[in-house]
Amino acid sequence: MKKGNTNTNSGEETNFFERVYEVARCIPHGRVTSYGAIAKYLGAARSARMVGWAMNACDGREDVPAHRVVNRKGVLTGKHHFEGTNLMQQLLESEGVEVVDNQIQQFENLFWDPTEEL
DNA sequence: CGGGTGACTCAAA
DNA sequence: TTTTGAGCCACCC
Repeated sequence: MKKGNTNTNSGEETNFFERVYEVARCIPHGRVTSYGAIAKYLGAARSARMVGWAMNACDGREDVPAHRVVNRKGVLTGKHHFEGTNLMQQLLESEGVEVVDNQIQQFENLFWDPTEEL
C-alpha cells in the first residue's frame, strides 16, 4: 500500500540520510564542503536542502561533522542551529579553518569536493 | 493521500 | 550592484 502505512521509519534509517552522513564523515580534517556538492554526489544536485535537513537529523550522529558543511558561499548558514553561537566557528577554527563573520576564509582553497575527491 | 517545511541554489529584476 | 522569486526533493504530521 501505498502509504498507509506501517511506517517503518523506526528502526530503519533512510539511506539518503545515511549517505549524507557518510560523505560528511569522509570530509578530511580541516576541509569543508557545501550542501550542493554532497547533494550532487548523491545524485540530487537540486536537493541541497535535503542535505541540510539530513544535518538537522544528525542530532545524535556526532560522527557527522556538520560544522564542516556550509553553503555554497562558505557561510556558516547552519551555525544558528548549533548550540552556542560560535560553536560551529570554533570547531572549524580548531581544525585550522579561518572563519570570519560566519564566513570561511579561503573557502575555495579548503573546499572539498566529493565528486572529485571520491 | 495530501500538505507544509527547510542548515540550498540559481536566475532574473 | 543588491535584492527578490521561484525551483527542487525528501522528510514529517
